[in-house]
Amino acid sequence: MTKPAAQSKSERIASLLEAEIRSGQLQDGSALSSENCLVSRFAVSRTTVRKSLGILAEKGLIRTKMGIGSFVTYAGNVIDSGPGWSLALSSAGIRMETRILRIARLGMDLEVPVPLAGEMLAVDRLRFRTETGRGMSLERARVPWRAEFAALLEDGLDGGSLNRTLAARGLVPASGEEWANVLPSLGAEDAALLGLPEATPMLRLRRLTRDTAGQPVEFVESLLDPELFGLHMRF
Amino acid sequence: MTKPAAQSKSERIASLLEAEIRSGQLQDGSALSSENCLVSRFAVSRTTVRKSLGILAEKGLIRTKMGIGSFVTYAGNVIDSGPGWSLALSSAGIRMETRILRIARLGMDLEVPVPLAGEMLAVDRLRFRTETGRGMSLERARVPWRAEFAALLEDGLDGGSLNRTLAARGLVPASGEEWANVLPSLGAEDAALLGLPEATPMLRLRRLTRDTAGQPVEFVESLLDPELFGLHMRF
DNA sequence: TAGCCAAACCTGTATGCTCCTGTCTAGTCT
DNA sequence: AGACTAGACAGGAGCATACAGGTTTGGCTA
Repeated sequence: MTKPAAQSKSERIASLLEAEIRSGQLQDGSALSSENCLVSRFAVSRTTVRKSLGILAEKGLIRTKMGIGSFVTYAGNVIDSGPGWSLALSSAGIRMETRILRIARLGMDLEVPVPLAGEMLAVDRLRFRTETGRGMSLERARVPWRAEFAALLEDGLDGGSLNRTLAARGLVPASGEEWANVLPSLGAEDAALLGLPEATPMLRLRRLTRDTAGQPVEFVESLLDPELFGLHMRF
Repeated sequence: MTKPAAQSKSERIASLLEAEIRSGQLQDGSALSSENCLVSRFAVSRTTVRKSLGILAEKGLIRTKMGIGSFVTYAGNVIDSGPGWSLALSSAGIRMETRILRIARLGMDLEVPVPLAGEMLAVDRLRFRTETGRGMSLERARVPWRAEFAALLEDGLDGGSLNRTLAARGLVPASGEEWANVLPSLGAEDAALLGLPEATPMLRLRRLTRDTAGQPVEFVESLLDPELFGLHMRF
């Protein structure tokens, strides 16, 4: 996790800011100082500061909005923080790992609240606690199939990240929809995968993102252990 | 050095107003406050308020008439909402009634994700289906006690609406936070109130609103039948 | 009492300013 | 050549202010 000394100034500043974020000094949703403030604080040029912020943004730690500023989107126990809600762990300090269950090409197999069919690139992921090995969440992502995806079936995702893989192919979400509800009872197969009792109620989160043309980019269904996850939003 | 802001002000105000519309606090056809009133309520410039109203107008939630004002043009089957999250009934056309269980003065009795204590005005409400009498949701609202609330304990709420009661006393929300999670099992008392099996998993929604000074205005905990309710948001 | 008008609201529109991010260019240092 | 600096310029967000035009209302007048 923590790196040895970074060589370049921009990397050093990035890891310094990252430390502040991860330590909780800068909480989720709070604003970073403006680029000009950081310029004077670190006594470097704005170019360097921007490079640092770029590094943090790519890691998903911050999000920057034109004309407003940069904002923390990670607070130690916040797993995923998009526009609107953020998915938060109920208790902090949980270490976890992610396992990719499969990358495959198949027809649409999930129930979606809006019309979405055809061939899909399917990526199923399991998130589990490092200590106990107990499953925390099950995520099934579906992306409308493209010929260029063929290589992924063997080579895997770019850097293990589906988002980066999609972004590298020009698939960037511009808008989207999201549904959250309670799945009263976990099915047998999923229960086995997660290592949870079969009848456990789960928090189900479904998100459909679209590109600027309104075409579907990605559909993700997440089944989340309700004891560990909650949704949070500020307004 | 600079002011913290989670997202752009205009978007934040728009989602707050959207929440009030979708929750039914502002019913179809009713007028919004004038732009100048909103300016002072949210402590922003009129430009920002107008941008927010523009967002709502584009969504078709309001329509504004020159020289008169803005009016709600939305009458959905959505019965409660968060900002962005709209809490939608799974099936439309359900007729329901609301019963006020109690209006009382008591110490803080609910678990809140943020510090909030002291004497409270408590309003507990039950929403149930007209046909079957089966409970749909249980809402517990808590407002920091004020001397002027004393009369409410006997006279009830202004027009049966807590929000109207609060607004009449200058308590208007300017920002807030919301949490959603799964309550794995309904307690015995609440189950009896709702007429549901004791072990039913419920969708729990908690919202804390604050005024412009950041002081808590209202905390509401809603327990919702997961078969009837889900969260939905667009971004 | 009927009619009219002005004041007081309201929305629509425009301008100038500040501070922010996005982008580009040219030069310096190692 | 790569990392960094120092500018300049655009465009977005927001604030403050002013002014034009629509709507309502109440008071004044005939």
